[in-house]
Amino acid sequence: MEHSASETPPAGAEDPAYALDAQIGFVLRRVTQRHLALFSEAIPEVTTTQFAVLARLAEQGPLSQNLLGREAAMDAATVKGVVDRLARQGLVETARDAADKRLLNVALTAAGRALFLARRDDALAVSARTLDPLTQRERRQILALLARMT
Amino acid sequence: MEHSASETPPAGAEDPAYALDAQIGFVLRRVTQRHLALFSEAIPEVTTTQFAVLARLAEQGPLSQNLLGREAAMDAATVKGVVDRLARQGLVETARDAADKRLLNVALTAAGRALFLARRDDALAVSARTLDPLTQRERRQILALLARMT
DNA sequence: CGCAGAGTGTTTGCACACAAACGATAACCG
DNA sequence: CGGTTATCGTTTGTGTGCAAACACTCTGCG
Repeated sequence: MEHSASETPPAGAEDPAYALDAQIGFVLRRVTQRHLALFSEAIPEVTTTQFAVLARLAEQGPLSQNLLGREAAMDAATVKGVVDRLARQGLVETARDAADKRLLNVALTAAGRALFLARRDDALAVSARTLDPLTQRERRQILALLARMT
Repeated sequence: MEHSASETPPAGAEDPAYALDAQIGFVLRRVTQRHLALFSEAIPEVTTTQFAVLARLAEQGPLSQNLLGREAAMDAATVKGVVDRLARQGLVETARDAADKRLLNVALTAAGRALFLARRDDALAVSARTLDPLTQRERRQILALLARMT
């Protein structure tokens, strides 16, 4: 009972046959919006991207800016901006590498490490709240499915 | 058996206990990055957000800029920028509402409608390619799960 | 009627995100 | 050794995204 003329778009409209709300990109954008809102409410000091950089540095120790970008899934121009803003807040510091003068090493400061450790559990709670509408089983499912889509 | 020293982070590093790659926000960002890349490769004329606006206007007919923003999940400032850029390309046109002078009505132009119809199938193909790593069943699953997370 | 409050659009400021072009440095290779 | 190529960081330009402040218009209520 669906074949074609089933939707009857409201006056002046066209085209069914493209369900925006069912497109993966649109849904991803909306879920991301909700997640960013939850994060900035819980952790106002830094953004999600900035926290990702802090996490990578805490996990792996000092990294060159370029490598840090790859580890945190940001291109060179983006990671530069993120590092600049974190440095302005005194959370990371940068220094030219002695051996390879192209490299700019980025490291956590004491304040950066302290903020990360103080906020780590809150960040985990934000992840949990983002997944709140789902059951435990569904949470594992969606993380596994998304991980395969990269 | 987990208590503390289990991960042995590489030299100079700290803190296990926060797996960035398993955080929903980080994974969402990476999946979104891949989707945006696929989209801009397939449809260079407009961005995903711009296409979403075209789709909503095609679906629902002319809308006030503010309502259009709500329908396309963009706040007032964002949708203004998107509409401005689409208008500059001649894909939409705007006009003050006669009855309510607060409203700025936004409508597809002939060129905008033509572009949308010409690219609709390509946009659907991009959605499919984004979901490529998943089986048909998994595609339905992830769309359903994401839809519940808004 | 008249005014308070709500809705709409605009602007500014900040923060990603990517493409492209550039200069400096390092690595490779004949 | 010396030149080509690759890597790294920087800058610029464009396009989302959101918050906050503002002006204008409309609605509702006394």
